Amino acid sequence: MSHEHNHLQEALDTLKATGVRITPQRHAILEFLIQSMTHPTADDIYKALEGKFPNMSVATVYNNLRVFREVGLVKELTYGDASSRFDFVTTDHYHVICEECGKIVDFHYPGLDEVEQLASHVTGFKVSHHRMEVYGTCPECTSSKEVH
Amino acid sequence: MSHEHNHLQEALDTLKATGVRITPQRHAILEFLIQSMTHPTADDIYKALEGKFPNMSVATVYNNLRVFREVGLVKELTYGDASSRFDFVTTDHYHVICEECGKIVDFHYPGLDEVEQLASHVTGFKVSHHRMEVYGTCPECTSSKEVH
DNA sequence: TATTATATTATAATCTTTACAAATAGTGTA
DNA sequence: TACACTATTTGTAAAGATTATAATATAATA
Ligand SMILES: [Mn+2]
Ligand SMILES: [Mn+2]
Ligand SMILES: [Zn+2]
Ligand SMILES: [Zn+2]
Repeated sequence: MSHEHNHLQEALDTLKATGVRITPQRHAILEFLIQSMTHPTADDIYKALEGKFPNMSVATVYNNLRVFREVGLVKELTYGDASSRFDFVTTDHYHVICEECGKIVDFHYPGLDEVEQLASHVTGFKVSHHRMEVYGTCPECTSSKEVH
Repeated sequence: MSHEHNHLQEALDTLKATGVRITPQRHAILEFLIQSMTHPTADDIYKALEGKFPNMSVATVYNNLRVFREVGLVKELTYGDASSRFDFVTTDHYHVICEECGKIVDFHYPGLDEVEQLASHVTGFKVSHHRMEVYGTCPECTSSKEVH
């Protein structure tokens, strides 16, 4: 039994336990998110599934991504002007983003409890979480810019 | 001579040095940004100045905020779906954001060189910078939720 | 299989931001 | 100060992402 299959089954169980109906569209969106390594946009997902679901509405993709986010199955990654990207939740991790090609790569780091504590101490906020991203140039874009 | 006046004069010098013309609209937008503690949106600025400039176009606000960003006078803070917020650049700092009322508060922290280095090491990226925000509930919102 | 609430679809609307072209106004120079 | 040159402003339209709405279809349960 593959990891992907496990993730999908657990996700479907979560939906069932939360009283969220399992539709073919939801099944397909989840399946696509789990196997995807690219942190796709809603439109990426819509386009990827239009072969299998020629009549699916783009609103269905947005609606279901919101449902998945609300039950904790996916995380929404928001950046300024461009569209949101979606990440199936497995383990906690941060992202490194290429400023040339837009690629988003996972990377793991122990967490930043110290920063949260200091922020709480100096501002009086009750801290719930933080976000952090590292920006730069990916190896592919770096080598394609070198002289040949 | 006040800090605000200093900041404004330096900003105007920067514009002059870069060949950017100083217009009444630009002067007013800068002045507003410097005295503002609230990290306003483009529309906040537009509304705040419509008394003084009844004919100013909202496009002028956006255009000038982009100019200011390009010459390094302001930073654009981008969050998911809502509109960008703008911060007059003084010293480097991070932000704590209240999830109840949306307030954005400055806070200083030494920086996260270690995280950047690890990210670079494990992903092969050439790292240029990072962003980080802490989320939580501000003291005002916390106390207004308590029983009386 | 019948029932019923939930989900999907198609489309319109909303919201932020940008594009465009014509009118206006800063800035350096005479 | 007046001129000329070009950047800037203005008004409006357009773009792009996301949400709202209402009619239709369907998943879940008995
Ligand atoms: Mn990820
Ligand atoms: Mn700030
Ligand atoms: Zn790249
Ligand atoms: Zn608050």
